Amino acid sequence: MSARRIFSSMSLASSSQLESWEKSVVDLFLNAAISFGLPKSYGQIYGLLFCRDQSLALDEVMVLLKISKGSASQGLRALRQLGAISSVFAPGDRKERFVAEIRLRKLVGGFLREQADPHLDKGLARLKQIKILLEDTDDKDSHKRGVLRHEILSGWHRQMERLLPWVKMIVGKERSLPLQNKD
Amino acid sequence: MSARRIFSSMSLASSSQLESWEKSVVDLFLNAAISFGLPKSYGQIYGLLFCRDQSLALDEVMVLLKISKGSASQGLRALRQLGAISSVFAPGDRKERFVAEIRLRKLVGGFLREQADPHLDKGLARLKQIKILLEDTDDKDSHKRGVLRHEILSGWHRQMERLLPWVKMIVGKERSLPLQNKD
DNA sequence: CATTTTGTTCAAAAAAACTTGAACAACATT
DNA sequence: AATGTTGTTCAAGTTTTTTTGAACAAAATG
Repeated sequence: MSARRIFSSMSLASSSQLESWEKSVVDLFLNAAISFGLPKSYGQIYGLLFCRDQSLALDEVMVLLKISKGSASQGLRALRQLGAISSVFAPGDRKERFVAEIRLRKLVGGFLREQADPHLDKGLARLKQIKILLEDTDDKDSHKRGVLRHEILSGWHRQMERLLPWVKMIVGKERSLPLQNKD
Repeated sequence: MSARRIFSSMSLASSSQLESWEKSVVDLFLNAAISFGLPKSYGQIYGLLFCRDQSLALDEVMVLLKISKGSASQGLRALRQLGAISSVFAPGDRKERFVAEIRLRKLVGGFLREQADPHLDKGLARLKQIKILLEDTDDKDSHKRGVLRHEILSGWHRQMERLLPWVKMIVGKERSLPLQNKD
């Protein structure tokens, strides 16, 4: 049973309209994207793929969500970079097709890897910079104050580094979900 | 070199200039604010208070950071709402003065309470809406697909709710830090 | 090759977010 | 009451981010 992408029973799978519940899911992810500091379109694209059993290509995403080619292209690339979607190559088709990653552990892991980890690294660099500036601080009280602040920040940094593995671990404990993909 | 400051003996606490290390800390928090999805000015204000032993009033924050009265007012209010700063009333002074909360547990707790919890609540409402829309979905395949997606999202929601208490708990395990705030 | 298909890039337009500052409210002081 | 101080509000201005769409590149097709 391979890609029978024929209009199976006139389902809306290939129509250019979203089901009402799909619109609602897309909107949910749109809002989620905003609250994660990502562009709305990323959320919409992920939400659409999340709804579908079948993979979708760039032009289908474009039409279904009524967004521009540029947005679709950039969004799909960024989402793949985050590990939130993956591309799949249908044999004999030149289009690249995409499916959503639905394992929460993978989603969270990718997000932390791409967003949190870089920030922690930058933070470490900034701490070093502060330490250097403190060496040029002549005023005794100011210097003491600065050293204390540097210590506090270093402690916070360690705490956050300690936290991340736990987050990945706790979120990873998924109960066996009724798996998708042609049940 | 050229490190010797002309006004080295004059405590800069009440000067209208930040020490170079303080500028760096303020900048660190500016960037942190951005990566948490908060306005830059919030980060600057918190960073400034974080640096100081003495409490500061709105007009001092304004002058030291060179930001407008409006920004300072809104920023201080939002930060207090987040539990990131608290106000302190000097006896016989009409100005409200502020100090930074430096316990990471409190900071994270406040952020989660004000940002994460509301999102989880909204998410639950959206899930209900999706469920309602699914009842109006006649197409058999689409309905089945939608029900599965609803179940997955519900699972994610539960996972996130499970995670939050752990985050607060793990971050709470701070070593005793040498703190002050003589005010 | 010329053409079609597929996807990327990026400058300009649009949208969203943030900041400013003047008007205003609340309240203490003279 | 009139004045001075402190802080809030919000419309308008500024900055930043996101989206668009046309030009471009790459690769398959005829």
